[in-house]
Amino acid sequence: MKRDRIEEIAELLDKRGKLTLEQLEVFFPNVSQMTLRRDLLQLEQSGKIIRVRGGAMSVKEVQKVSGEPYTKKTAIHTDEKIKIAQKAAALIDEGCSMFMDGGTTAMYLAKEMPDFNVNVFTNGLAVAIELSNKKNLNVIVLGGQVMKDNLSTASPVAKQYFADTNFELAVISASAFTPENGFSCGSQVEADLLRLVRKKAKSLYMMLDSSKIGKIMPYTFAHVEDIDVLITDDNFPPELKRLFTSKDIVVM
Amino acid sequence: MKRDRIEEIAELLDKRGKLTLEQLEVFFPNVSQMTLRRDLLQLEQSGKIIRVRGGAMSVKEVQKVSGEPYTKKTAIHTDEKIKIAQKAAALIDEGCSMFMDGGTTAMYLAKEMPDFNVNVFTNGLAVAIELSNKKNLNVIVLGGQVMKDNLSTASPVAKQYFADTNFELAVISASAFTPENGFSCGSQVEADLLRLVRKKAKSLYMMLDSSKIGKIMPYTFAHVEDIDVLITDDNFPPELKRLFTSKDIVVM
DNA sequence: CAAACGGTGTTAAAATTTTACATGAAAAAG
DNA sequence: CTTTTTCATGTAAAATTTTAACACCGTTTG
Repeated sequence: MKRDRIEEIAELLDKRGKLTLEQLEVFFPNVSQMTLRRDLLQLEQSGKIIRVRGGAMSVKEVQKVSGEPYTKKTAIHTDEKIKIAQKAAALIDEGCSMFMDGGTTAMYLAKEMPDFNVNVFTNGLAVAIELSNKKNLNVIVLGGQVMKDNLSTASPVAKQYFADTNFELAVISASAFTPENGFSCGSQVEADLLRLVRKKAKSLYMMLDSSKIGKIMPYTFAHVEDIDVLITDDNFPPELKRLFTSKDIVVM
Repeated sequence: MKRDRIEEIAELLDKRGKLTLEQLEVFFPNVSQMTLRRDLLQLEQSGKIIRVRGGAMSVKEVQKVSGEPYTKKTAIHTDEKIKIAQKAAALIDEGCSMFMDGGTTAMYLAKEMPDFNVNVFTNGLAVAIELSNKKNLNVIVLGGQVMKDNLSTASPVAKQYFADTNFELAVISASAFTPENGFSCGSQVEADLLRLVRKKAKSLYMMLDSSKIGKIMPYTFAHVEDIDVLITDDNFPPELKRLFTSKDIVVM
């Protein structure tokens, strides 16, 4: 009765984002407004919703609202990246140990990650926090100086750090790619780290949305033949796809 | 004027998470409540805050609430912790190298930190991100396994990590304190780290709000005589204060 | 100069929320 | 098998908060 109703309210709020008391009264005609108020109060105290004047909204909704202007500024290829992240997430095996970088694509991957027993190494602070939401996932963050622009760590001593850690799989992404210059990024320490990761991982999956193609950044950290799987979107040029598949690299 | 005020409100909200109209009126005594209301309305429309009955809260705060029990703690004793953080921030010298833990009090300190040339080591992910907002401040994050409940890292190899890093000052806080059991916390790896920090730092400042007094947590990482300065709030018991000052420890 | 405008203040009205107390049903105690 | 206690709920008044309406004033603009 009470429990159920509260759960129902939480679900409704999750779906609709925001509800007024009036709307809630329509959904629950057999209880008084006061009861609904008390329910909302309880939900608020348990941190699932926040009450606003006139009703309440789900925390998720608030996150959405805040996320929108953010992504407008920085990432315009959101949809592609989410799709790429979903493809990548589907490739992760339970129980494995993997590395993930700290870039924006990795951020999407973090959100799409299945919540099962995996060890994830990352140099991304935001990625690490996002991954912390997953109950069964073990997150290990690489230490080092924090780069303020992308909230990831870089440390020249990463090599030591990796000395006795192991991961089979690395899922990373690049800021730029051309067949001649390979996969490149804008930071030297980051490139150093990724090169290290490349050597350390048995399999290397590269996430690359097609907007990165044809661009060149200062530091190359991998070439075509270094990777095992290329995860990209539908706009990936067919001739490039042929280049990769001709070297036995799976493009998906 | 208007622009400035609105920005200031946004900043305040960012720091304190939530503010009531009453509190805002104290901060802006020269404008009417109605004006502040209108400001909040504007901020809401731009997606930076959401208005709740009695005032408003920053979206960041809401996002945190959704996170974990982590911020359930932050909600309580907010004012005391902010004051303590402000006192601590005032003690930081430009150009120094320091350690900060990853707890909730440290989070407030991160927000209050002056934006000048300092090197800050921390094991707190949220703290590190917060500190990244400061242009002139250098943040170094300790690597390790991420503890999901408080978003800080812990690593048994921290000792290696510290091998060739130095800091004069450590500003940390404890989850519990009694004169007999000293300063304690709930995690063994965290205690290990803090013990290490204590040895490594020339000066140790302890932030302790009075709600922690009389509590005991499983792992003691420092005793009364280990610290140099105790930063606390007005409710700190006088007899304890005498205990500290009798050992030449500054209580403020 | 006068009109228009943006920002602000004041007050009353409207809406919402809280509080306090009452009810009845179910659970616990005797 | 009563009696008490507890709990969820309802009701209505009180308190609080928000909105709306209008007035004011310094600036800008035609």
